[in-house]
Amino acid sequence: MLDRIFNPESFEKNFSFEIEASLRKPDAEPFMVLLPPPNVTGSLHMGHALCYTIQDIIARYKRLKGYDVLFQPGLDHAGIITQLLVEKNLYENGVEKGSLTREILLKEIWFFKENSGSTILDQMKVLGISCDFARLRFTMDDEGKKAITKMFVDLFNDGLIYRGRRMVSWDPLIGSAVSDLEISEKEVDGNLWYIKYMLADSSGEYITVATTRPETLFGDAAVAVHPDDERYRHLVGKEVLVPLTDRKIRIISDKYANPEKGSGAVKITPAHDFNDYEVGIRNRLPMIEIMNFNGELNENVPEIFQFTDRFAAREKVVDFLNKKELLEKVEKIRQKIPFGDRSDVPLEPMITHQWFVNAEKLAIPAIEAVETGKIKFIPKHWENLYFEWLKNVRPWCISRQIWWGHRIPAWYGPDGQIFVAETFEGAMEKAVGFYGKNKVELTQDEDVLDTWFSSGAWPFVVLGWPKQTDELKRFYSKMIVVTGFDIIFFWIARMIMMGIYCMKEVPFPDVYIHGLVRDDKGRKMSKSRGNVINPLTLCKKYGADAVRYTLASMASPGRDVRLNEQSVENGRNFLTKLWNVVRFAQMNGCVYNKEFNIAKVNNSVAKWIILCVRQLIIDVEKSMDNYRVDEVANHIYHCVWDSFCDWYMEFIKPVLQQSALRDDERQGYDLPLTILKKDIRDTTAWAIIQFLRVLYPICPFIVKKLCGEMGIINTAWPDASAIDLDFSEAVREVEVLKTLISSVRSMKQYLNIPLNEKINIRAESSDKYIENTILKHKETVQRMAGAVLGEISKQTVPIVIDEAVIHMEVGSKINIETELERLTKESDKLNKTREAALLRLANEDFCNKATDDVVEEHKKRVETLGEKIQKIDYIISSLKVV
RNA sequence: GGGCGCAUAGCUCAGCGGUAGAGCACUACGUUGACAUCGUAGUGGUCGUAGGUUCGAUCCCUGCUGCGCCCACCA
Repeated sequence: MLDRIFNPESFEKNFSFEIEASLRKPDAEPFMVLLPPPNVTGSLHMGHALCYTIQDIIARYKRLKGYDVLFQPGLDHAGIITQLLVEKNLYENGVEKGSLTREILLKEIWFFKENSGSTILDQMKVLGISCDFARLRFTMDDEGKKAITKMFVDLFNDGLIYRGRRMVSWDPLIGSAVSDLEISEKEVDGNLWYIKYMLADSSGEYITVATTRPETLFGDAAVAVHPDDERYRHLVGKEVLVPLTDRKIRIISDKYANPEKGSGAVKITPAHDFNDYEVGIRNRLPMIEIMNFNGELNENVPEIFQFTDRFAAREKVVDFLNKKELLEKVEKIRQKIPFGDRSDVPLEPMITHQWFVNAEKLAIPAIEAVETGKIKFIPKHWENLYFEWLKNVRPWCISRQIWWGHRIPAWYGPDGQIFVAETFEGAMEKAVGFYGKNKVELTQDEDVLDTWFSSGAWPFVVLGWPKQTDELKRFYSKMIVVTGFDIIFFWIARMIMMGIYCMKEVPFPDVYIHGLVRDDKGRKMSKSRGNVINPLTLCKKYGADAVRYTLASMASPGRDVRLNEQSVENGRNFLTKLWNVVRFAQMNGCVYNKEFNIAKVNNSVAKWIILCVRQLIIDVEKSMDNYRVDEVANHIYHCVWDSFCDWYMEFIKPVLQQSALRDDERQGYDLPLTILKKDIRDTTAWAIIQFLRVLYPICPFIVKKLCGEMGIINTAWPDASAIDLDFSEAVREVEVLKTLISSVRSMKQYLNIPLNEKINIRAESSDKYIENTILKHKETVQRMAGAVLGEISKQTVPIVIDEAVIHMEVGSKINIETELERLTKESDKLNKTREAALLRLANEDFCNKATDDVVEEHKKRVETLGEKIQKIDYIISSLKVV
């Protein structure tokens, strides 16, 4: 016997899903779920929990439906984050900065990976995520390395990867280029300095230039004014002196200068600003680099400023300008500055040698794949974001100046000649051929590849590419990927581009984009705000199933999830309810009976619940096929709680719980008690088992536990088509009964009659079927509504239910006047609805243009409304007599 | 500046060309054999606003307002 209270801790840890996750079904249709590999440094947060739960539900559903499901787990090496983390640990443990070599650091990171890399995997298991952990892959494992290297070489040979000297966003703290996508703008307080640039002709005339970055003036190559700007037209072509140096630069005319901003004249620093870079190229200006890669000014600035950090230099420059009276004024402004996501320091535009992917070219088929519907986003509007980005995609800088990552397979000859090959030997061969010598000194490129470069190849690398494995053929392009919108650019777009390039085929037909998990006030969860909810804490407190169920029920596509503990508690309450359903079954001897045949059930209530279950299965399948896990959770909730617990169980209690029924109590049932009891027991067990089966994808732990209690092991998916039985009579009967009981209860409540106080009622209907139904179930009516069928003598109130008029004996409780008022109101309301429907039917356009179904429906409605109104009017008139 | 999303009950959200829905909260009553992590009943909404399309609009279209997000720019 189960405990009264459901304690997830007592059984969750007993279940592992590794066997079913690793089970292959070679003859079944393949289906793959591609888990977005978490960072090797990661630990499970609410966002993961949502993302993985949705995937796990899909994977488990597909497994039950008979697919050969491959749920592929992995870990991402996460270049910069991991390196920073391990470096920080080392420094905190006394390692001196600068003493780290590439070899030592890599060794330390591998050590870290081997020891802490499984944290998140263990946490996933707590949540019940059923990936095939035996197939765990790491983006930097040996096969991965080979594959990524090959992909790089292929792209290079096709001219889609090239090396170039370009301006990139540089992170001075990390000492690496960073992706355009890994930049966040922050609004900070800043100044706008108005600086006098004296004309070189010693006339004493000057032009005022406004800048937020005075320290970059050493890199100035020109001052630009707008061609149409009258104020400065006479100065164009003249030379000015760069303040604090003797260098002369020209005043040029370029439409980049905006007369509205600052002074209308802008200093052009081509080597340290993206816009100025363009202006510089357009006007053939020199690119004067004044900064080192660590953010200090270099030897191209006056000695006194050399090797000063950029921010210290700024103050120093302003100070000097002030002293030389070259500063006209200072304005306080709020400005937005790009910060590196990883290091949280302001980034610096720098001209550097980098490797680039020709993303424009790869984007063309990637755009087409979504446009033609080969790939669908769910919800669809995310496709807009995808298009917007890909159609304006810029060259993708894939080199990073760090050590942890896939090293770029390029070697340089003594003269800087590049040799790209999958191995050193391959490069050497090329070099030997190139130089015509036997031996050449080759040095490998120091840089590593952007983490997302390897992530883009994940869908086929995990399947064994470049080897043409059976799995690759079987599962590639048969997968679903579930992820947050924030990595559509980073990951989804790259997987599609790389997939089409390497495999000549899209990797997946469906991309499910889920929302963000926020706190109950709609704020992002963040450590600094202190509103982070830890999924593992919730799992411990409420059970993994409750967390999964809650997330599923809230995962409406395209919407963020506002989570609070209360909602998890509600989820847990539902599972407690289910738990007690099984407890009830146990107490009444309802266990799985494989001989049971639902078609042979001969009891209305049992037939009714069988059809409820059938409808549930149909609804769940439909929702599941649209990935609407929220709907699935709700369907199950309502069927179990509303239909099964609140009605069915109450109906059947006397059959199961009384050792014998008197003859007069037995009238409602068509069979001798022993058979009836067996039928009900079997039906009850059967229905519960179906509930458990459809709930399994969402709540695997408790379902396994309860299946065991119900006497079954396998959790096959139920087949709705096997329940295609004509039980419509029974359904009608039970619906009448339900309506009657509700109506009586409602009326008693309205009249302040306690529910358990017995009252007399008399059914009176033109429809004998209704009367008979009520008569047949009078015991149930009495028990559940406290209403005794019989002759009534005292003051009565007629109530109308859908099909019948019932008279209730209510003694003196009723106030005729208020009752009349209420009924008149109701009658008016119904009349209005009826008139509206009548008007429509009288409208020719409606009859012509509406579909036949709709017209029929309206006719029926008018009819039913008419009947109801008649009944109410009858009641009103009989009340008036009283 | 360009784009996207959202607006439905007190709160969180489903829904949808033809009766306005759920959970929570609230109110009243109840509860000793599945379950107080409970039961029964009830209160509560001109579906943001103004137009348009339609026989009919919460739903489709347009404008507006408010909120959120993305991209670009910012001397």
